Amino acid sequence: MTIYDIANALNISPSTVSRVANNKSGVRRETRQLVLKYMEEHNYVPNITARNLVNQSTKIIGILIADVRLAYHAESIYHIQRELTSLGYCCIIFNTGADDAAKAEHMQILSQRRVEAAVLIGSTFQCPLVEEAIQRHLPNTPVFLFNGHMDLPNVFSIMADEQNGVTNCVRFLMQKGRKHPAFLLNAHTPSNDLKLFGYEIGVRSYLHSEPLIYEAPEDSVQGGYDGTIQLMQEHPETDSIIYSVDLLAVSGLRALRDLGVLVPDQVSVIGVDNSMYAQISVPRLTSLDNKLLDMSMTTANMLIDALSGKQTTRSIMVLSDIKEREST
Amino acid sequence: MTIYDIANALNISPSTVSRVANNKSGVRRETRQLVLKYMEEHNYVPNITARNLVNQSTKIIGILIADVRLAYHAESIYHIQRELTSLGYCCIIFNTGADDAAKAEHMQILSQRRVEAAVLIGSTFQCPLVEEAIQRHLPNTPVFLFNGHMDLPNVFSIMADEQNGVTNCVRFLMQKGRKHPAFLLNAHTPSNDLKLFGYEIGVRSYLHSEPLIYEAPEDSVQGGYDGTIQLMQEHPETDSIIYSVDLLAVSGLRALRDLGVLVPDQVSVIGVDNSMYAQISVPRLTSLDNKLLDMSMTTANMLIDALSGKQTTRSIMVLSDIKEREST
DNA sequence: TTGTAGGCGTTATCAG
DNA sequence: CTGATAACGCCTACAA
Repeated sequence: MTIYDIANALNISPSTVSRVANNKSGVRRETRQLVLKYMEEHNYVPNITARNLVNQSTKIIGILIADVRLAYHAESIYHIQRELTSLGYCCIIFNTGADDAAKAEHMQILSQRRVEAAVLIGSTFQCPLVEEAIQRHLPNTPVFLFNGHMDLPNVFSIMADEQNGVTNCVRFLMQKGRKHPAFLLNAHTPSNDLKLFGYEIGVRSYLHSEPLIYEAPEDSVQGGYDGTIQLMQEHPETDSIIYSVDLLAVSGLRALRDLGVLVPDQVSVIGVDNSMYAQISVPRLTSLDNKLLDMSMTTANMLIDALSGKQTTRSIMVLSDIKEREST
Repeated sequence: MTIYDIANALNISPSTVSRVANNKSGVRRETRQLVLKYMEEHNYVPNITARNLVNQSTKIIGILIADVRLAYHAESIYHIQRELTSLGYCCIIFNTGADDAAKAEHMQILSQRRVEAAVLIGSTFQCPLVEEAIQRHLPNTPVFLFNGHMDLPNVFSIMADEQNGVTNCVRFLMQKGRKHPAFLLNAHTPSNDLKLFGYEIGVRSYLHSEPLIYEAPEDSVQGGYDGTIQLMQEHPETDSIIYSVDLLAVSGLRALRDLGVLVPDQVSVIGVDNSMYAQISVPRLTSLDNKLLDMSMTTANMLIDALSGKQTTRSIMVLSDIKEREST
């Protein structure tokens, strides 16, 4: 069903049908009603592809993430998609996997689909390969980088203040009387490195002692457990642990429990993300809330402003705070 | 950059450029090399929109889910998207929310975008409003319904055998010597109703006793907790509980712990989904594995077969099994 | 092997 | 208010 079919059936011209379809003025009331009725009865919907071709717009936004299955990512997608859909856009979403090269290759797909903007969720997109691919394939498309920064004119940044956030966690622990906080992470993402740095600053400035950093195996569940066991065996003086993400911390809680260490009496535990995991763990987990919802909404708004030609800030940082629960 | 630009620059005709772009025969070796080189240097990518218009295909698949933030949904999306992208398709994904009318409205968006197939994830799409909308807006588009059934010629079903699965859970509990299993759910989705039915059958046929069913408040975390407390107070003889989903079960575990009830010594607990929550709970949760991965892969394959015109089964059921952990 | 012309379904610009 | 007509970028007969 095209505007031509309608035009023929009603003995009018395609242009008139088009005007009605686009709700434009310059059509007699009766004619409009007639067309509208026909459309309604025949479930006519304009072919967006054709419309886009002539309008030079696709109303498509590309979203790239390493893996939606991570709660962190799904949360962001949820808000961004809903906000954009309400404005007539639609989102094509790709799970790129962890590999940098694979991430970079997806830029070409986005370019081919003529997305009007791209959103890259996760700090791991901040890497040379991706930066290069953006310059190459999307030099004029606004790109929104979640939790990362790139020095390109078309790249916007939405950051969580995780570095300061973790520094604040150290202070928070100090105020609780803790003297030996350790930091445990399971991967060196730009985001985790910031947290790590924030931890080091906190330890040095608030406790005037040396940082104690452990790197656990990649797998969050097993890594959090094994890393914690090792940490406590080698450093029994540890009285608090900050984990780079909640899931790791939850596994850490199990390890401490198996070791007979009481949380929070003997050891305080803090995670990052303030995710569902933090709400259901035993004991419930104190977690650094990096304001995912705020970040997502902000991203959606910046994106819309950018698309409508408005000048917007190129870089925004959303402040995090500590959600205290039973583990501290 | 269009094929015309390239044609002009190279003093050849657009059709030749098109042939090269589509890797078709009938172009002299040197000409082809020349064009390829130019494309490479100028990062040319054909405009998919235009190509789609003439090809009458979009290579777009629409995916509808109530809420990606639910682990269950994200898992499915992950596999389906990856599989389809590897075949040159791209996925537009919409979070519809829980409301049936909102779900139905999305059919029009899909129709407008001319998706080549639609995937509806979650049994809640099995409702009259959605069925009607499919008939109206997508009468000729293959629609894949995850965990649900519709009697329409273009709707395919991929089901998890949750009913039998839960019946098997009851038998499993009986074999462990349990005599009073209860069932707790927090929403009446078609999927949950099947589980419920499976539970009733199990209790009647294996234990020859009366079912004990509790409906908890909607919110999974609070609902699982409150529902369990109430259940145990009103029926202290309960020696095992099957929860409609893992998250509910995890909250139930906390409630039992707070009540001083030992799991699994006094009460056995089983969840459904075999999700991450089951792996990290304390104690680790025995869960009915509904084979999400299998279902997703199967969906992707059926979808591809359907698109390529192959005849496929209209309805498939993936068998579930019990993943035993510490809670039973 | 290469080029020309028509069409995919819209929208927009002009005439009428 | 309405109707031709030319784009939009690409593909594909058909012609050369």
